[in-house]
Formats: sequence, structure tokens, C-alpha cells
Amino acid sequence: MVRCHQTMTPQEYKLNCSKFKIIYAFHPTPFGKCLLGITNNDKAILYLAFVDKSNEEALMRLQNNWSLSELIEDTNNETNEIMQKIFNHRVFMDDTIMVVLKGTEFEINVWKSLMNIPEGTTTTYEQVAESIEKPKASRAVGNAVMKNSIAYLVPCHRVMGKSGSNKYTWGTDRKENILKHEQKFLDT
DNA sequence: GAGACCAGCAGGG
DNA sequence: CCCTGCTGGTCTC
Repeated sequence: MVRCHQTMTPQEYKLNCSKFKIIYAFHPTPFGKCLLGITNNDKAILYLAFVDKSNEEALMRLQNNWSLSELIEDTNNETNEIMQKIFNHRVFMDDTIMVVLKGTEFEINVWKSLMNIPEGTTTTYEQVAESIEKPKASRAVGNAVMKNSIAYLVPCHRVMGKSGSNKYTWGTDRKENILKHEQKFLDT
């Protein structure tokens, strides 16, 4: 299970940024290499992105997203166990993964709503907008989904356009692969 | 505070 | 497929 460990607005981040550092590492996944970032104090995930270009470019994005935090390379395999939880389905269902969300109140509401979408199913931007009681904000929901910085765990891949359009930050092919992969677990 | 973005949507051609 | 109007939250000046 993914549990929301903490949320913060950009302002709150400024006030509290000195309380944690970020441990990062690159790992392979069934969907390609990823960059994982966790807090050094409670080992909560605050960043997960697929790496399509260089490691340096991916790291730059992480630093840009958490610009006030010190990045520390994971030289003690501290992120390995968390990585196992994320992509080992049985462990994933039995255990708890903690996540830190940073964004505006609206964005956090959207991301939390995404985490309630059942595995293996999809929804639309319009339905997400309705679920946070802003039925006309479907386009703004799209903006918020795009800014999510925890790929896969905040399941933005489960949101489709109402008429089947299929955009995805990390590539539409990868979106389809993840959905197919999740579909398999529905049958078991 | 105005104006420009956008992974939206519906409707028309 | 394209275009147009309407939409709302965020970002930039």
C-alpha cells in the first residue's frame, strides 16, 4: 500500500527544508531505469522518475524540484529495500510505502484522488475533477497530474482522456505497458 | 492583477 | 483529422 506520509506547500517546504536531506539512487524497473529519492530521516519517498536521457539530466530535475535540499548519493544501499517494495507485487500489497507530496492544496487533492484509483483500472480527468468536487476543472487536473513528481506510485498512468487520448510524461508506450502489467494482477 | 500557458471537453466541419 | 469556444489552477511578469 502507498500511504501519504506528509504533505507540504512550497511555502511550508521553505520553512522545513532544513529538517531532512535527500538520499538518491538509480535502479532498474520493469519499465526502465528510474531515479528514486527518499528523505534521510523517515525514509519516505519524495521523488520517483523514469530516466530516459542521462543520469545527470534526471538528477538535475530532482534538484530542481527539491531545490533547497541537499542530495546525497545512496552508497549504503539504503534505497534497495524500498525499491523491492515498489515493484514486487506481493510485498507491495502487504507492506506500507510512505510518500511525501509537495504542491498546492489543489495539486495535493488531485494526487490523493489518483491514489484511490484501484489497480488495473483507469479513470478520466473529468472524473478526477468531479471526485474533488470541482467538476469543471478537468483541464486544471491535467496540469496538476503533469506536475506530479512521484511516478508510478501516484498513478497518473491510470488517467485517460475521455475520448481515449493517451498522453503521458514518460511516453505513451510506457503508460500502456504499466497498465497491461497491472491488468495481470487483476486476474490473480 | 493581467495574460499566457496546458496530459480537457464538446461540438462542428 | 483539424479548428473553436469554454474551462480553471498555476506561473510569470
